[in-house]
Amino acid sequence: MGHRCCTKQKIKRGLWSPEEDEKLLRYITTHGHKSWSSVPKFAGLQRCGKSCRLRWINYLRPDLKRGSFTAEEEQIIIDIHRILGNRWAQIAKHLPGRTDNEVKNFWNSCIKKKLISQGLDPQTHTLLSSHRRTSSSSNFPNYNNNNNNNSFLIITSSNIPNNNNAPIIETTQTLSSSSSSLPTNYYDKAQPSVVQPPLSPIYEPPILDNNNNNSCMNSLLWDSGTAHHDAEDCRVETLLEYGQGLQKHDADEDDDEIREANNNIIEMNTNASLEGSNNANHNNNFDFGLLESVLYSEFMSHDINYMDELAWNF
DNA sequence: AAAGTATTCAACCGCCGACGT
DNA sequence: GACGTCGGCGGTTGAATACTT
Repeated sequence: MGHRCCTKQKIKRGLWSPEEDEKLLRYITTHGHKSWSSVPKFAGLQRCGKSCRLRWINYLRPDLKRGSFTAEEEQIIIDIHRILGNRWAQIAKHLPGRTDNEVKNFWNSCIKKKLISQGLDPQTHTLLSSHRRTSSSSNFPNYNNNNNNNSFLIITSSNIPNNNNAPIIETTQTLSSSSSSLPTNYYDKAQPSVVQPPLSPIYEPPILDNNNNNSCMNSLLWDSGTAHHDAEDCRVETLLEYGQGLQKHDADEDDDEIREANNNIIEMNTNASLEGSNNANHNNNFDFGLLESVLYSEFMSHDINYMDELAWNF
């Protein structure tokens, strides 16, 4: 069958030969690609424009990074995937030199299995049902015991404003003394929007790499203050901050209560993710509109109880 | 060493939205 | 508004390679 553009003439398919690569590379580097559909004709290739585009993006582009993914890249993928789902192109934008195809393949062949082996659902990043009730404190995922320098945030009613002013959310402790960490209060830095996290029971996102002191989530958050490439980036960063802001620590809680609360939040997140998927055009899309409307309006103008409710019904 | 099985990843497929006519 | 084309995306396939028996 092939694409419409492929039916017009005899089109070669399958793996690219070195000669074809050479032709495409030479053409693109000297002429660029104003129109992919005309590239094969002018480059002397028996391929469709789409195939040329794909070959260029995934293989010939000079700025591509080669080799296996680093632990840091892996953590970035997991962190962003937790928020965006299978939006590989968006995830790849946060990994210079990596393509969406590469990220997708890496996810499917590697990360997915790793998460499953840790008892986590790779789609929702929450505990698999088979791991929930049977989890003992020893095999419960390390939500509370990690070496990441994620900060614990204490949110009190006094720092929840009921107007549009930015809330002051204080960091009372960090878990790591690593000096390369995020600022002690990263809501302080100038940014286009300040996220008001909803009050919720204890929630600490699963930290998958206990040995990764320099959390990629944190570096991403920290870097976000300096460069917003486009609106989508802003959203990703805002969402990451939102997720981070959901963290709340209460040292006095009994362990069982903590686990119970975690399970409840996990349930909530699962539902939210599934709803997001169902509402979107593509599978696993996140409903940015919904989230943004909540982040930018609802949380900014309601009292704590209402925000609590929102958090639970999200 | 050979056969069978699992994994990886480049490339394809089909759908969608944007855009021009 | 209808239609066609194009670029972009996520899901899927299957050949090549790695691993196991």
